[in-house]
Amino acid sequence: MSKIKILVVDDHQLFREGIISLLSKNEDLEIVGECDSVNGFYDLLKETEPHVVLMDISMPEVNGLEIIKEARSKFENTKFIILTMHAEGQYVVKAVKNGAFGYLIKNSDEDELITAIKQVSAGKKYFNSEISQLMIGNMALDEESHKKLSDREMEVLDLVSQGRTTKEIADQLFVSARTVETHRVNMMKKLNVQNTAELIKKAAHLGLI
Amino acid sequence: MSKIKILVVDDHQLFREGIISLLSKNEDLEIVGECDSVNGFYDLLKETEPHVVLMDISMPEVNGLEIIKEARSKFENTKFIILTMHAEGQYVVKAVKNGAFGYLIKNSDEDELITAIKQVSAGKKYFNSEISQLMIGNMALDEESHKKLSDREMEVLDLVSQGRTTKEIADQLFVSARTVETHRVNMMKKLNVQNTAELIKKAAHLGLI
DNA sequence: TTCCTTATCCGTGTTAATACCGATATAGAC
DNA sequence: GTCTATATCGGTATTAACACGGATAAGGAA
Repeated sequence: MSKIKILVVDDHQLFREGIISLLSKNEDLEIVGECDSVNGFYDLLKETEPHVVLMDISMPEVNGLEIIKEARSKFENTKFIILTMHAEGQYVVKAVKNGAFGYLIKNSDEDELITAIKQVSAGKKYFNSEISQLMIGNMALDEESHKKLSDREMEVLDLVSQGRTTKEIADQLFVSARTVETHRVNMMKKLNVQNTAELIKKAAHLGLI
Repeated sequence: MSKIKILVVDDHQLFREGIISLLSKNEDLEIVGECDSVNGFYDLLKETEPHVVLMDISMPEVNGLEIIKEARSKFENTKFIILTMHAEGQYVVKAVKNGAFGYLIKNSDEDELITAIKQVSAGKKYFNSEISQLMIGNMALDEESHKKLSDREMEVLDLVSQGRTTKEIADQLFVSARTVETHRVNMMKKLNVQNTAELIKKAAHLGLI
């Protein structure tokens, strides 16, 4: 059996180098590339055709979960494993929905990482019981929980979170204050909160701002 | 010259293992221990007497910066290097104040890490220009920047962030609505923000809620 | 003791946010 | 064609937030 080709995507160089150093010791694995963000990622994918991509979630400008959603349909022979410090159910749920084959916390050990890589490259999914539980805990909430905010709403949300008043935001966006109010009210409905304070808190916790 | 003895403290096992794998390739360095939090850290320190400790900042329950403050007076032959993903001036400032000899972002490369370790073990400080700039940018702000919130203020903050109105909070805490207002206003001053929306955002980002 | 800081508390106005009610136009899905 | 989601806009009334103005008690520092 030929080596499993791996591509590492993480914005922290030391983490990349560490992982590469770790995995290089294993004869069944081969690191074919690394990448610190979405820049050059698709070229690398096309060029190296890895079996497995280890992908961080939070990177500057981009979200690893979104990249997977985008990439997996175009590269059907490549499997994606999320490798992140975020142990939050919502991320696991989204990873599964977006087609990730595995989800590992950076607080895992070498053996588990290698096990995950081998299983995933063989076409099996790898979500250990801790991760599965996180996901289950969030599936119920997922139904009632927040719908997506529109682009315009995100724009307003961002300005609100910067402490701008409705009128300031209205002037900046060239709309009436009433429209800004409506956006804020609609966001509160979507996120199922009572007022702006709670809206900001929830948005912050969801990583929206 | 004997090897530089290194202790790695980070809550993410994969990161620890990666770093250890990286550094083990260098003949001048020797990993004498690793640790995922403050548990067992002092025993390890006493036992291994490392020349250099690589320390993460954000770990469960504890803050690496506080650990340094505590440990460096008791172990004068050990130097501490902060190794974190947080590229924020306030952390750098606190690291310096607490006696760290170096500050590296996880988004550094292997060469820089080894350079830093060697310099620090030789008694020199290592803060590259990027980190120094971050620190300088925050030295001025540091004075006025957020002071600690009192217990009562935290209590109010928490309720505000849950979407409670001033009156509800007042009733719950058995004080007048005006007092709750004052607490909120004082928090806004302390965190240097304009209104409640921004207060909640900043508090969320500071991990207060 | 005096000084200073901090946490706690309160009153009066003004301004902003929010709750109700409503509407039109557009685009995409079914 | 119908349904749904989105973005835009409006009135009126109530409530909350915010900007001023204060005070008192406790603790440490000079």
